[in-house]
Amino acid sequence: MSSQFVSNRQQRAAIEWRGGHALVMAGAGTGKTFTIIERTKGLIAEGVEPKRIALLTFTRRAANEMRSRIGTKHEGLFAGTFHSWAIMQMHSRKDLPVRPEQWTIIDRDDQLQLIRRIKAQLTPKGEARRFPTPGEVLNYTGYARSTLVTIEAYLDKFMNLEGEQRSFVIKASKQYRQHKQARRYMDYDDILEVIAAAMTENPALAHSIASRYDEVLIDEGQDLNPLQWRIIDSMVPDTRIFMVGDDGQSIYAFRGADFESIHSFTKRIPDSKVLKLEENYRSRQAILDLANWVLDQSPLQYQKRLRGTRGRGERPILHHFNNAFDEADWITNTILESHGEGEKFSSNKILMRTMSAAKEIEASLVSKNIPYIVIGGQSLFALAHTKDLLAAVRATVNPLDELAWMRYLTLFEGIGEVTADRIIEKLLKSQSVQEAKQIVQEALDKRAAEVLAPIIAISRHRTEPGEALRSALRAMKGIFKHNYREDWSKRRPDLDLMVSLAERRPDVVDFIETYTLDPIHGTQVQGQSEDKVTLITIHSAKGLEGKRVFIPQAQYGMYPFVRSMGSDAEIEEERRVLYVALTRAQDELMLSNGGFGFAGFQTTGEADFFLERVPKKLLNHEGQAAPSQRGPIAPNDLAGWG
DNA sequence: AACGTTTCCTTTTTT
DNA sequence: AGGAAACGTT
Ligand SMILES: Nc1ncnc2c1ncn2[C@@H]1O[C@H](COP(=O)(O)OP(=O)(O)OP(=O)(O)O)[C@@H](O)[C@H]1O
Ligand SMILES: [Mg+2]
Repeated sequence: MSSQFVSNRQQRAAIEWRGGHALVMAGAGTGKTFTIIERTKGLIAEGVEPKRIALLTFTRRAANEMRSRIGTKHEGLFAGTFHSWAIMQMHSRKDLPVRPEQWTIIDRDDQLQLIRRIKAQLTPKGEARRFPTPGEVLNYTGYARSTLVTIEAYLDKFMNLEGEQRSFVIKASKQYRQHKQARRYMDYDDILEVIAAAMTENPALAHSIASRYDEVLIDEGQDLNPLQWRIIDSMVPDTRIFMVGDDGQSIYAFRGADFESIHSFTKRIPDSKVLKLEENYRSRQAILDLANWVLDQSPLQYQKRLRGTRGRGERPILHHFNNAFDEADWITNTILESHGEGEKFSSNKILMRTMSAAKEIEASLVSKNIPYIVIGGQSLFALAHTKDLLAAVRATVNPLDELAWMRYLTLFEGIGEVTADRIIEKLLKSQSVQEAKQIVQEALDKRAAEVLAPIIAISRHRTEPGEALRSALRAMKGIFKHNYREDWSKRRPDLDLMVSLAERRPDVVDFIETYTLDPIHGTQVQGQSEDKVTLITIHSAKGLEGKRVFIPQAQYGMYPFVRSMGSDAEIEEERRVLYVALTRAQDELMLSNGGFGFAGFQTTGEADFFLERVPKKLLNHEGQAAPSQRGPIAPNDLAGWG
């Protein structure tokens, strides 16, 4: 076993544990992920083949963290998200009911679009506003599926919907399922559902999958929802489950995760043991003191307080500014200053509750030419022009892809919704790309050549996605220039970026799958250098660490977030979000705020800023403005819709 | 049937 | 920023 660190006694017990299933319950920075990595190395050193070990977790970033810590030398070892593991199973096993290359994986935007179209049919014209939004329908549906309950049961338990509103949600939810199926769409939940259902209904299949592993190691176990638990449950008889988790860091209840499930680990999994780690190796004690205080304010009982091993360190600061621009400039100036003194840009992580609130900070990074990478928030493929090009590719590989065809066809002058609908109606009955081309040809006659040119170009280069996109882009240039005549030069680079991303994939289907499962965030990744500042959402930052951590907008309305004040459970989850953010910092923790509050913003309840009454000895206040109260500012200033 | 203009709404967080 | 609804024009 080769680590640069010496494990402590508790870590050794976890690393060397060779009994049954085990759960390591321990706080932030105590080395849970370290234990997973060292265990994996230990098992391999004892002769376990790397391909007989799987490292799973929920978020992509936590999965990347595991992957980079284990390195590349163990060929066959799987380290990734549950979703990517499930997709890999579908690709590699012929006994699963789904061939993923025949399906199009859809993201949240597509899901919403599909439900929008369903809603338009289900509700009388002009009365749409009386009914729940597509976003609500999608959230209810997703939550119900993730927690393995029917939509009816979910609505009865959590929602106060009656009569036509209730029946609308139920109908929309069921039609969503049917529409997906008919269009050969698979959403994120489907990916897990296919595997979970197959394994539960067919024990022989579950055995065949699970017995390929000597051990399945799961990081961030508090984030698992019942759907993911179902996959784990069906593996329990045939492999060893080694899970690590921290109830204080549970921040995915909104998608059905339930940290009680790790409390009841030994009940749920027979012949299992719970282990503990109690020393934090990440952060200075001054940082841990503040984090401990935040969790102490909760009425819920989490496990013990964090005890550090790295000395006291500097007291965290909260710097107050009058506006978001000054705040952003302070952050970027601080980064530049330390860079001048030899510190790397990559030592800095800027943690956001919502990425849409990062506008000023991004602008400031750009203006000072600081290289940075954005993780979380809007995807590159959420932009109108990137969606257009992607629609051409999707329409080509899946003639049943209604949303792609609708978007693609209506790009062309003279083709509106009515014509497109007529064509799509026929396409939905088609069997092949060949047939699809025929249908478009017949429907459009003279205009068909222009519409089909990009489609033909893409289908000609299916195994050279770079070339496929390049030639499609060439054929669509005229439309793009016309449709985006005001700002084409600004949009153009995103499409070139798409082409270069496609270049690295083996075929167009893989291109779509890869970037739907792991989208690029933000449009410009500034600078070519490896050394970059990371601008990241707290949800994505879980499991990660940084020498210096910035937490901007530490103020009323953000922690807890205005939209998550509706219940005690929501507020407690928000408290854990802040706790996760604080515990990312190794040496320096720099909170700040932009002076304004959130008056007028749509809230779901009432709650004070978590640090409103923080003891002075835990946090240094700097700057002129008083600790921010609920101040007067237009709601759109926060959300970035202005 | 298509399209331009205006006005309003929406996504908080991840897969 | 994207998209839909409403309304008027072509
Ligand atoms: N025994 C040790 N000696 C020195 N450093 C250690 C030791 N164990 C862990 N570390 C370091 O402490 C830091 C935190 O460890 P790790 O990320 O594994 O914690 P974690 O429990 O997974 O945290 P989180 O809950 O945030 O995911 C890492 O930089 C790791 O390398
Ligand atoms: Mg970890």
